[in-house]
Amino acid sequence: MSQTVRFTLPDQSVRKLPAGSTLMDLARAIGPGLTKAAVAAVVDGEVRDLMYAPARDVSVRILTERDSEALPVLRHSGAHVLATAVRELRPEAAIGFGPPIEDGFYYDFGVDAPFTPEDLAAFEEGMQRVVEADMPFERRRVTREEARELFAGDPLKLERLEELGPDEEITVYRNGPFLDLCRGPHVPSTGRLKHFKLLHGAGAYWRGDERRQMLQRIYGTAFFKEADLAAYLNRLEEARKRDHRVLGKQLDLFSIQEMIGPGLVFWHPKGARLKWLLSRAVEDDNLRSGYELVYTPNITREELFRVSGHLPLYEANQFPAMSAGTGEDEDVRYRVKPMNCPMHALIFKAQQRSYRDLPVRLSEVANVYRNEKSGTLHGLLRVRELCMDDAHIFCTLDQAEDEIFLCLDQVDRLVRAAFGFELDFEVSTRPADRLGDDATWERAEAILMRALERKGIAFQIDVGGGAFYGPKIDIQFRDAIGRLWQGPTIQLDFQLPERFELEYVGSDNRPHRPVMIHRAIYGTLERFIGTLIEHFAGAFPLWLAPEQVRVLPISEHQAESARELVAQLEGAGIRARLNDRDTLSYRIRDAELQKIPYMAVVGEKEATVGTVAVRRRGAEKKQQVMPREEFLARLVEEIASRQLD
RNA sequence: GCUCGGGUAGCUCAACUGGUAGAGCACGGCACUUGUAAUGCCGGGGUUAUGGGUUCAACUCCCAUCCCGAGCUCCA
Repeated sequence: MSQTVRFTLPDQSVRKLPAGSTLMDLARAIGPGLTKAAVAAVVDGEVRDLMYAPARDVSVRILTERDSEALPVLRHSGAHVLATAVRELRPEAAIGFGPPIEDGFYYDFGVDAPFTPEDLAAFEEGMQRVVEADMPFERRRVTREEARELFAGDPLKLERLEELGPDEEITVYRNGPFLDLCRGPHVPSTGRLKHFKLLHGAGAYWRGDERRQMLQRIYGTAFFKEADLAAYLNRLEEARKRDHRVLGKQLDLFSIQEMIGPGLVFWHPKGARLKWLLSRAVEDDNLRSGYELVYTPNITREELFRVSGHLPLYEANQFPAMSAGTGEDEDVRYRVKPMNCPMHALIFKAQQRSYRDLPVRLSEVANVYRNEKSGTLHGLLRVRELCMDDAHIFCTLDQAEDEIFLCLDQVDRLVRAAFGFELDFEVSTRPADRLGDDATWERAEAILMRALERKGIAFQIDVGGGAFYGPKIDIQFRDAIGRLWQGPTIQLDFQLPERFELEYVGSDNRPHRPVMIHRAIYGTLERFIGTLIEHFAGAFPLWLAPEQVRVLPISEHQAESARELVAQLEGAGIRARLNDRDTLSYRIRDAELQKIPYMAVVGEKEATVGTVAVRRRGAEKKQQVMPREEFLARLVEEIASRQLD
């Protein structure tokens, strides 16, 4: 065994230290500044804590606060600090998992009663004490037997322990009184946790399994810098202000009413205008892109879903069947449709198709109904009556790549360019349980990836995340304040053409089976509008604004002139309204609160010479007086260009 | 669906350990005729989510149901 270990640093320089040296020793050898700043280290590609002593030569990159890999380490330690504080105040609490997550960390506890906000405040103070005590994190490798003894009082940990494979290294971490079964890594000591906050508590199933016991989860977050924590809390506050449920009420866009039931949306005039404009935008684009429009029934004999295979597989998400009543066979049951694909398949099947007809592209902006679990419903983001901008493309496998390429184009036009969303792409490949042979899957997955590559789009791969009937592209978009939302999907489907026995006649005069592409650009209008409300914080771009111009006469003397302006605007297809009540200040405040893009003020001066004082949303007192014709021309141009603010 | 917390006027919220509901905004009327984010006065509006129970008395306590919220699970 060698007497030294060689550490290769990022600049390729090599440090030799005695065998058994830890990464902290390495940091010390490099310099006191780094010793202080070091949080953890990447050793041969793996994040390790500084107590780690490599047994052989390694390459090392020491992580400081500035490295993105360091934050999860800090947060993971934050979870342990939380558990330390909880155990101090509630020694009987069982401990579950406590990992870092995207914006912070959580820890799950098994206790008799849920935590109150006062409990959380007490835990936060307790954490402060643990931080001040600056307890070192000690890592220790143990045998399975030892671990069983150490966690004899922690049934949840024992369960986890038994799942570890025979070859897996079992490690425990101790800080002060708190011991946890944990893989690590951790920061050197609890004192590193300076800027943290507990956010809220909630129930969570043990192992995420709804049949298991409910634990009490506490969410918190931690940052290296005070300013980062403040910025994060600020962002949460900003997100709250943008809540589409609150804005939906304030801007009178939609309502969900108890008498009608949860998850069912009333579109008030202004919200309906949004929905109509978006439907039209996608329908216009579809027609220009070689799609046909179709309309299909909202209810159907449930036989359709037996053929499609949705029954009984999808039954939990469907509304129960109903019978048509008198005069019809009681056994013939009807269902509202939870998706359009089988309907479109039947239109394809309604006539003989030639290879010359392909691809057949059928689109429909249609309501579908899904019996979502009540607890999952959420404003416009999760509803039971959904309006999908759905389309199905029937084509040969050879044509699929081009078709998907065109779908990506549409997404680019209608989502990225139109609203300024950044898009993230992911390809989900064959799952374990699947239909069709490997060669076809191979080809299908390659088709999706090639289409993305051809468009120059970078993407992630979700191995095994595809549907049983085919692989798919999932698109997420990032909104104005950096949140990710599930957006469009493009799916290849071998299954439905099979089940409906879809065929076209090939050039060889023989029947062939087409493939189907499912795609939705906005996904559902409900969810998309919900995200738009939050993305724009209710201040929609001019082309989409339900009310584009509010016309404000200064006094009654200009009412006539103002009415003429409204008529002039409406004549040019602009959505304008007059408000001649109360004081001007009051009306300006109202228009500002309603986030109307333009205010057109008509006073005595403007009325006499036929001009208008134009005030842009958010521009405060900066107004521009211009001839009415010019105002109109500007509006028309801005709408046509669909520019964003 | 599960855990916990809620439900008071159109909206946002008050009402001590049970004593019989109040404000602002909004709405209606009147006055004011307004030059860039709230003019003043007056008025109408509630079987306190629904149904049961305890009590002399229930917004308040108990039970059930419905709905909402934070999460979990699931998902467009």
